[in-house]
Amino acid sequence: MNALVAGSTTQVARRLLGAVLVHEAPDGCTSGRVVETEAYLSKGDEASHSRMGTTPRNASMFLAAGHAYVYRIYGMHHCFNVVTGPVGEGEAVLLRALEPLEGLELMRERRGRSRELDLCSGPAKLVQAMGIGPQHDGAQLDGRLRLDLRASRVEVDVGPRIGVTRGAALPLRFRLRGSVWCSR
DNA sequence: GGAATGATGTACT
DNA sequence: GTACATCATTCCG
Repeated sequence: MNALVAGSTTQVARRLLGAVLVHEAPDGCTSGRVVETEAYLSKGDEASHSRMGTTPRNASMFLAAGHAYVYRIYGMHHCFNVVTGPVGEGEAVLLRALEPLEGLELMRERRGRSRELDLCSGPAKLVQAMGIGPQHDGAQLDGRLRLDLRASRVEVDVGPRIGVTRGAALPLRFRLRGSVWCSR
């Protein structure tokens, strides 16, 4: 985990591609390979939640690297981030899509009727499929919810982030080249 | 205090 | 492609 979140936030966003997110939840185990990420920075990034400094909502985004930042969006969904950088920095990597590996049936249950390709192809979808929730905000990612580093190198595509109105031009979105499991 | 907005997903035309 | 659910936070007066 430490090796996974070392270095700059954009480095981590790239390195997380191919890593495996595992959740041993009370109702079962699920896992998925990370295929799409976005970096959110602390300086010069108008799209980042940390741009206003610490608030009750984004407090966990300022924890040490390797913690989770889970926030509610649009009043009804949640998104999951891996905090990066030193304590107090306020940078994180948003997980936007996974390739489902284990617990496909459980994911389908949690997601309701959903095509396999739609189980984890979006930030709020993967949160629901993996059984992640507000209870994981601020959790350290080394227990029942954790990330395993990939073995081999992968090819990465870079582009602008999705859904942001500010800082939309910055090339801070990263995808596994050729993956069919990405969002949009 | 009130209005607008948002790192989205789903359903419907 | 467009409409809308739904609410905490943000921004303005």
